[in-house]
Amino acid sequence: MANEGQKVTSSKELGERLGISAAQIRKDLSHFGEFGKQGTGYQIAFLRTKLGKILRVDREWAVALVGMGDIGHAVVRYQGFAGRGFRIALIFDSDPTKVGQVAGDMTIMAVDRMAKEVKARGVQVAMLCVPGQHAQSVTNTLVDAGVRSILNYAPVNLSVPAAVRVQYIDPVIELQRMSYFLH
Amino acid sequence: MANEGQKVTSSKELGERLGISAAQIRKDLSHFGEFGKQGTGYQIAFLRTKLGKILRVDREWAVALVGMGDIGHAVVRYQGFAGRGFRIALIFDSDPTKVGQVAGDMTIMAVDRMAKEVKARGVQVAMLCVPGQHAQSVTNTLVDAGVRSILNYAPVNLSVPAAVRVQYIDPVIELQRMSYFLH
DNA sequence: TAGATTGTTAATCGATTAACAATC
DNA sequence: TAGATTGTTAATCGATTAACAATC
Repeated sequence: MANEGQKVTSSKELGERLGISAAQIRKDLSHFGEFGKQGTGYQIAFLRTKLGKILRVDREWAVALVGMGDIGHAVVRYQGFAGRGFRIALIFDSDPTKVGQVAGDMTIMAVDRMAKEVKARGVQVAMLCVPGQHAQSVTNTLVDAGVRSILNYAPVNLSVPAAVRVQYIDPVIELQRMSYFLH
Repeated sequence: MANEGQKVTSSKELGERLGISAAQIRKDLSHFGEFGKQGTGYQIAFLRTKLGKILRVDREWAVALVGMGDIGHAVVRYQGFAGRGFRIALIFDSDPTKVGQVAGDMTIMAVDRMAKEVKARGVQVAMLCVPGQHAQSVTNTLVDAGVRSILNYAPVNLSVPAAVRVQYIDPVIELQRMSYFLH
């Protein structure tokens, strides 16, 4: 809406755009504060700033990428991170022939240095693009080094402490979600 | 469990493994039929077969892949589809220099042929790896040709008829889901 | 002032859990 | 037969929606 030049919106309009009820919008927003005005609605720029802060997407998070196989390469070359709150700041691989090579504008580092570098930079976010059989041990190292959010491309369930969040990207799971509706 | 050689399980054990209650397991399963026996539990092989049929993952679905950029390449080379119910059967790209090239064991076809080929083969599932600005028009063609499940890698919301399912894979969205928990 | 829309309370709805008769 | 565990009903819990006083 901001990009469309709109200045003010209402719970009604937000609900219609999102396919949920106006009451739900008001309930959810009011959980975090009073962002609107009776009779007027919500100032879009103000609401956006507030929500950005609440969701911690008001800054740029440094991300460590581990594993430079096909997926790792595609992720590095993906243009979608810049401007959406994330920046790949460190890249690691275990293959000595890859270490030292340049990917994007980063140099690939050896995984031996991972714990040290992640700690030194205070990196809290990682993307895991390693083969399934290495995913858990790399995860353990990352968590020990202070990582708290992991985006895992390996088709493996990770076990992590309760304070660490994991999201999974597995195309097969997403396809299976939909197969129930096929015939 | 089947792979571990186990023959029988219970709602209690299933719940513990999945982190949900035994009552929930029984309720959900009973929605589709009576798969267990009092005092004994569930025969794992039988249950697996039944669930496979219910979820339509008891066969192999042909998938059309559209767009052979970085992500398309990584998807084609991904080994995880075989044996999990999906097989890339058709590959399309709009770039004439890519058409005719071989990827995996498939030949890349021109998008002009997409509608015809998808219809002829009765393909119902597609993976969309094209740039955002082309995602909607490619989707329209796919839907017209009979596709009912779309896995979309483009960071764009697709509008489709109610009978068509879409799942989105966008690493930034997944990272943002977790940023609320960072500090 | 009159109309619009918020934030919140109370009512409703749906999902989860507990309990238990049936039965293997 | 005794113990175990299902499928299902009833109770509980939590989430969504409707309603409305407050107020811009």
